[in-house]
Amino acid sequence: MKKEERVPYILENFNRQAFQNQLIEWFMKEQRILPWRENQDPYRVWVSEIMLQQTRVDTVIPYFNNFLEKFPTPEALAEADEQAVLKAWEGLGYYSRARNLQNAVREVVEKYEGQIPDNKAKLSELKGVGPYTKGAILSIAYDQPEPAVDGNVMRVLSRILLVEDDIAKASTKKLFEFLIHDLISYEDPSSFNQGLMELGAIICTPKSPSCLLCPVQSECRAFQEGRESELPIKTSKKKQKNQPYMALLIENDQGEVLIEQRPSNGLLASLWQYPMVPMSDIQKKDIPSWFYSEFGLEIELGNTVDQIRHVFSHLIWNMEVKKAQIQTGHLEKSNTKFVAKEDILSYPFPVSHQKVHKHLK
DNA sequence: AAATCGGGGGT
DNA sequence: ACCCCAGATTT
Repeated sequence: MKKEERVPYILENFNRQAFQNQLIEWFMKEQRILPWRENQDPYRVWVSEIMLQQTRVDTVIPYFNNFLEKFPTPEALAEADEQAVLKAWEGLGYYSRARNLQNAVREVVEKYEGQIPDNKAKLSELKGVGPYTKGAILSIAYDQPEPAVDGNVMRVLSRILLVEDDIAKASTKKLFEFLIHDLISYEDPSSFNQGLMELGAIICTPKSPSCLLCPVQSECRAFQEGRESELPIKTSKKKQKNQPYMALLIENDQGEVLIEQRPSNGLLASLWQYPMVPMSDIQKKDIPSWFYSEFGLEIELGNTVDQIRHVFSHLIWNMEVKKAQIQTGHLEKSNTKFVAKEDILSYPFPVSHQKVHKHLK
């Protein structure tokens, strides 16, 4: 059966009016005070939704405040230097979000005079704006009854409606979008969508949900059957792969330190780091010759000063941090440079390499 | 449909 | 350890 054909069966005997009223009334009363809730400025809503992707509210708050201070308008962000934007994003993760956001804002400034679009078609053309963010902007900034399905919403609705589909599958999100089209309040779609997410964040948590405090307890099928802990159904992901690296602290005779910029695509795109030797490909004794062929500098390895283990979503870096001394040669790699120690902090570094800063002394 | 893309907080 | 988080894009 197609997803949309299941909607009337799932919503059979469900009191959507009571559900809407209880959810919205609760949200109006109990919602957290958050910086992006000060007003409905579409730019602020947009920035907050990008930052909140796969990221907790408490983590985002200081980044959001700083970002809006540095780039208060679409025009300001459009004109900004990309490295400055990445610096403001430093530590937040998923750095392609920052680049996509700036590219999209530039498009909005050029094509729409800085006015963020209020329709699905134009929003979907913007880099980094997917189904969730599009629905969030339309409902929260423009009061349109569009679904905004994130992890909270799938967890909350899977319990309330007793939906046992695997929420790890892409097709399941579409089912929830169809369901919300029939569930959403046309009087206050913004509070309805935000209420679902707020409920998931505060009450209907992944583990040990606070069902006794839940404003929609009387409408929750999982609670009625005592099965809230069994939902949502989600298949587990496989574990990360280990990648060994050597990170090198190399200082020249002027006291400057060698750093390199990562490629503009892929992992940690366009961020800076201390030179990294992939130890899965290079034998330890071959490091100097490998380094000379890559950087044009002859080095001699010194002491190991740290061992850093950094966990990503899908891989693990095991970094041995070693000092090295320059013998001869001159730097001939375009994405690398020597930087004075006091200027290091003006470059965006991933957290894994921020841990190396302290060995500069 | 599955893999890629960060980092931190909760249990 | 493992899971999850106001997901989107690429393969």
